[in-house]
Amino acid sequence: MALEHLFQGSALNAVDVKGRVSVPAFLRSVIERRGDARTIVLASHESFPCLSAYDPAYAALKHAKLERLLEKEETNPAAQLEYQQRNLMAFAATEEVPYDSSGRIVLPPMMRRKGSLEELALFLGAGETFQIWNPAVFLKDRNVPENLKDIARYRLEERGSSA
Amino acid sequence: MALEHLFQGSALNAVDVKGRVSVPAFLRSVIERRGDARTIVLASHESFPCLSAYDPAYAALKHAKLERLLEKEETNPAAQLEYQQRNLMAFAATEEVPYDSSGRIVLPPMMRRKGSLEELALFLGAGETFQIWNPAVFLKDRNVPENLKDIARYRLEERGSSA
DNA sequence: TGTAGTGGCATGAAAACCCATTGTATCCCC
DNA sequence: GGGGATACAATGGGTTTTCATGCCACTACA
Repeated sequence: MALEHLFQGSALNAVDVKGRVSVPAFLRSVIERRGDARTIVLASHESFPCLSAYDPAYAALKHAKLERLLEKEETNPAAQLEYQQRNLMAFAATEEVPYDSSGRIVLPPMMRRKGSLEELALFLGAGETFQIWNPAVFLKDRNVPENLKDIARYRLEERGSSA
Repeated sequence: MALEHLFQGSALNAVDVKGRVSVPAFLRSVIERRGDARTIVLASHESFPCLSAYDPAYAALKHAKLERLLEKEETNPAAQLEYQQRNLMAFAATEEVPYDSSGRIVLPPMMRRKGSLEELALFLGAGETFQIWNPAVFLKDRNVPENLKDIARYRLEERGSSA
């Protein structure tokens, strides 16, 4: 693995009535340095009630990794089944969306629901991927450490809102 | 780990009205010898009320180390959660900022607040990373040894201020 | 013909960039 | 050893570019 360009930093952007959001420029620049795509892949996160997002090149990498794991356990039926499940998760349960010239994506309704996204979207860099949260959900979540919540509080305050 | 080039030395620089600070040249030279980036990563320090700073290559190293730990414990859900939290701390709670041709960065407002930075910034080499302090906070902190405070006193005196 | 989804354009704010000045340390020549 | 001259570091200010986002126009399908 070990990608050269990593997602980091945070931002809070508005979701408009049509479900469009600007993907922060500093995240887009990582996507474009990793490959030459202008699309992002959305998935619901494995551990948190939010969306996980990454570039198509990373999706391919993830797939290759899964395949290698499978080959090692070729004779084990349980591993076969698990592979099939994970493979479906990685591809069927994701959506690839392009962003336009001004860096905006349209959140697909299913993803918008999965991430409980309303009118604000909190973007968090997470190294190989990044996350998209509803800031209110983020603040309530028991598994999110307090000093991380400070980020959300700061971003909300900066925006003049206190929701 | 074991990086070849280490951050050392100290300096006291001004923060201007726009929140800009010159990163001391001797620290920049370490960054550029470690990789070819002209950016630094800022984070709030784990133990001290100051900022921790390092180069992107070091961030990548830190990430790789975390990943290796995770792979050993892939089946353990508690370990998964802890990994997710640490990963977010390492990437969402940090900001990468470029420095311009004259070696200046702009302190992002969130970091400026986290580090309680006002109009003076004390840079301290710390080996693999370096720290950025508000000198007044540094002098007041009970966990900072007296002979270290002498550095800050000297730098302040050198500058003609006594704040 | 109304409505919903998409793409492009315009705006205001903020960030990145560039140039100029000051101060300091270093070097060289006298 | 003294006195410039030079190079580099730090800082101040102004200008251009980019970003996020609201707005409008177009297409498609009902």
